[in-house]
Amino acid sequence: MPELPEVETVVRGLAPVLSGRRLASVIANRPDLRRPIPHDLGQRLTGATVTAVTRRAKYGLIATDRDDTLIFHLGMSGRMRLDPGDSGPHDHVVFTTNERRRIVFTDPRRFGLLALTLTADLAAHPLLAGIGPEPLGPTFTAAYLARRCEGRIAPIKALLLDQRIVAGIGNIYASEALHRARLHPAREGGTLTRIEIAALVRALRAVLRAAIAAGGSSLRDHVGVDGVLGLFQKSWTAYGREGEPCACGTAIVRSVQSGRSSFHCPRCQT
DNA sequence: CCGACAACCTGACGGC
DNA sequence: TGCCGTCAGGTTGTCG
Repeated sequence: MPELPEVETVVRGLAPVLSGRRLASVIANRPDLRRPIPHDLGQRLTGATVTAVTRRAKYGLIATDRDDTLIFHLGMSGRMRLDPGDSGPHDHVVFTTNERRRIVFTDPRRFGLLALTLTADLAAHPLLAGIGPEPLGPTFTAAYLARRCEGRIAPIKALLLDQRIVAGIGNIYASEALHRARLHPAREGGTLTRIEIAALVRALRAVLRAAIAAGGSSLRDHVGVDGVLGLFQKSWTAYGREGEPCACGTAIVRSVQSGRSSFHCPRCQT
């Protein structure tokens, strides 16, 4: 469940439970996810007080007063569950606070990851160092995106999915933003006009903001740490709507680009 | 630089 | 009911 709006929803759910609280225990139930879970995870985090819970791209960041930052990524199926009433075979890491709140990292497919770094080294961490600007931040401008698209023959959808160009966009919101901006997902990046780029930047921001306000999108999993489903999938205008009508009445078409489903309106998007 | 593809894993779903 | 193929929100590496 994890593109930028879903991770933002998780971070906002975790912050009030973790910020200013001491971690009473941090227990990993298995040694690895997509990569090894840091062997000193429990040792470095237990007893530490959380100073901030934030997000960069699709990564959640939990900083402590011991100058460590825990980096987490939810992969495809990862969730952070708050005080879950049940447990299962995919509950990989359990955090318990001094207030006895339990946060369980659950991830059936194990495409997620946990990493630890000194907070001072966070920006230089290999997972984060090459990542592009936040799409809701001040440096993600039409001028910037135009420069990154210049001369590129790759499809614009592929460029949007490239985390080095812009952070946090995934398959759903790439399709949604392109639909909103009336741009065909297969358009070569370098052929976009300045007007089109500006529309795309506005569309990305609008879609992401609306999705965050709705608590993200839920396919089959819960999004919020409290188990509350995100609602934004009800607002999808293109993604997952093959054969259903666009606002213009034309049926949405599904295609495959670089091995991933793409959805667009053949009439509106050019 | 480019795109296609496979790999990493499990689960859900539709068709037969 | 069960088996099988297909698909899924991501990332990373290889190959041509």
